[in-house]
Amino acid sequence: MKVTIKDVAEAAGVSAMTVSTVLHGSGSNVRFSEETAERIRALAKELHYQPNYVARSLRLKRTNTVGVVFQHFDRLSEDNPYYPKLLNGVMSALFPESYTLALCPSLVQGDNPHSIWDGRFDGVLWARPDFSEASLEKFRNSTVPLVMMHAPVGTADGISSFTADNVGALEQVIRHLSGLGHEKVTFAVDPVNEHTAEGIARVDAFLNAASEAKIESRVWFWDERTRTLDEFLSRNRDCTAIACFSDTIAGHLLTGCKELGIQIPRDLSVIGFDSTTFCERTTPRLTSVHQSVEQMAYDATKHLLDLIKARREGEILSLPISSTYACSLDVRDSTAPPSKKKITK
Amino acid sequence: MKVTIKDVAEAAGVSAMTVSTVLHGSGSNVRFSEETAERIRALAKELHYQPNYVARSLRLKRTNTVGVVFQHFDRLSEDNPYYPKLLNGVMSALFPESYTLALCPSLVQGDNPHSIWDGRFDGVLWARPDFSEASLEKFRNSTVPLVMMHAPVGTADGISSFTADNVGALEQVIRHLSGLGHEKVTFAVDPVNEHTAEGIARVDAFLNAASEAKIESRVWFWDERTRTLDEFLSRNRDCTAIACFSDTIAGHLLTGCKELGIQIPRDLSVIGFDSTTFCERTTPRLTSVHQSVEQMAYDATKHLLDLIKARREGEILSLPISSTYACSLDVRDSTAPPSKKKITK
DNA sequence: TTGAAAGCGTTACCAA
DNA sequence: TTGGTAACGCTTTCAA
Repeated sequence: MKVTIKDVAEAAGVSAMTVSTVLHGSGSNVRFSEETAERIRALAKELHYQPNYVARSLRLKRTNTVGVVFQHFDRLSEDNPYYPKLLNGVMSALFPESYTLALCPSLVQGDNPHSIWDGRFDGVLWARPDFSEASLEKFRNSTVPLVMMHAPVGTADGISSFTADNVGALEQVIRHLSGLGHEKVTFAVDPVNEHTAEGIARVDAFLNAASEAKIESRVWFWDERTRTLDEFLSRNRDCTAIACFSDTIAGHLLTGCKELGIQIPRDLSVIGFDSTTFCERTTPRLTSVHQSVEQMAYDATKHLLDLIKARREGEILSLPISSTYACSLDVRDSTAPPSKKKITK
Repeated sequence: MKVTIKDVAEAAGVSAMTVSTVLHGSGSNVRFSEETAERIRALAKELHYQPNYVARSLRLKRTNTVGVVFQHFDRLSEDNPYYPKLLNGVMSALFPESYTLALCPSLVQGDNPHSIWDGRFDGVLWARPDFSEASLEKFRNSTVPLVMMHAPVGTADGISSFTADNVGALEQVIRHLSGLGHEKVTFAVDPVNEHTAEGIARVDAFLNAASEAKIESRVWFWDERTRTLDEFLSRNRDCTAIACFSDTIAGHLLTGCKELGIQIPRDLSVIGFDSTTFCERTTPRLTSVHQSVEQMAYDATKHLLDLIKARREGEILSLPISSTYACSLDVRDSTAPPSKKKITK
């Protein structure tokens, strides 16, 4: 950040260009005598020459940096391994390729996705499910490669996306509950995901699966702040099982039930979504849908890198891929046959 | 990334410089007629002009980006809220100031800290405790502002650091154990932290505090891979309590003991370090030392921003500060009087 | 109130 | 085998 290529050139008695090609020259067919090359390398080391990353980025039109956008990025949940998993997936794709990962506020605050393609990222991984059709339109016209996560098939045409198989997942949930004998079941979704594409997809999938299985179902728009658990339960005494959009919601439910003296799974079955180590430590252990967040994040990032490379070589990959990841249901201790059944029998 | 300031200038029939000052001009005492200004602004919006971040960074010699270096950054623990907490602290300091957070592999791989000051970061937060005197020397001569975490007083002179009060913390641990009647206690440290400044500080603090309290103490170099728990215990039957460098280690201990049929806290008392939500969910709930990771990270980042501002204004803050954060012991269910005592009584 | 030109540190192209 | 020169997109200084 102090000694430039020029200084090295002067010290070596050659031109700046000579130094540049000696130190970084790769594609160049130009060669120098080993003698000058060695002299320059020695001098560079001696003077502690450090290439200016920003100048290179400007010149090369590439920053070797990928921007990642989370949902609700202002605060990472401390309980939920979702974020560490996501980041682990991204990092393990990025770091071996010497890419830097950037978390940027202005990508999140406000709706100005312009800053995404202001040249500072070679590509962007959009892991917020709260996209709108308007923002998608901007993305599609974006000059910077973009890959999405949590965009169910049909919600982000023209953009590559990596998403869990929500339909399959919730079919398994219903099958499990139905198999246990539940006849009135509920899907709980939080105020944010209630409006996201993935939230809507899961709600629909749940309702459809229930209807196919001929069991009664409804949706509960859960809100942590307005703690309506007891109210909900008193209005829905016949509901014997609740499946949740996330482990986090399910966790809150467990806590709430404990406070109300409701025993799980005896009085109520609860199912989460994500099935992380979190589920192993709740009391009771939480039955939950497993989705491979880390794998999804890794694949999405790898694909992003492919897009970046393709763009660089002139060919614009015109075929966006839309990958759907199979989920599995990890049955633990928070689900059981409904108590009335037991008693009636 | 496509339409430049030049395009806007041409379209407006003015010079590039006019566009620049109208759109970003702040310090400039130059003013333009409201008419041209308005025309330019309108045109910029119409053409979807997006200032090139990299070009600005080069010119202004500032990137508005801070690099963060973790320990073992290749993989975030999914269990331990330490990383989310750290990141939350950093982000809440950075984002309101419109700074971007970057996680960069080359800062971690290899020992080439050069890349840290290659101009791409305005400042660096070094949260890896595994610094060496050699690396410190490089840091001190660094042209880029740097702040450290986990550098106990005396280990990183000349560099601002933010660290837990390990001495006070382990005094409390010893006081607690001693008060319960323990007479032979152990401190467990993992292979990594065994060599870090903070690891050494905690070991020393533990041994000193024990010696002051006149109880016997030793150190156990715990290694997850060589699962020596039973071996350790069989060789140290008289040890009735183990304090750990981290909650993670303590967690592994709980698991190991369960496998061996050792009941906690009846047969053995266990204490962790960090006291995150993790401790609430173990069985039994884990007694642990609380340190304000998020607060430390927030303060460290804030301080880093101060350093950056100062440097920018020419004054180099020559007084590094070394902040030590008080810890508290959160007593939960994994500590109890030693069983022999109970029986003997 | 405005423009021209220099420069930030690189790399790429063309000549020698 | 080497060097000059232009350009990346922006800001700042100086001059008009």
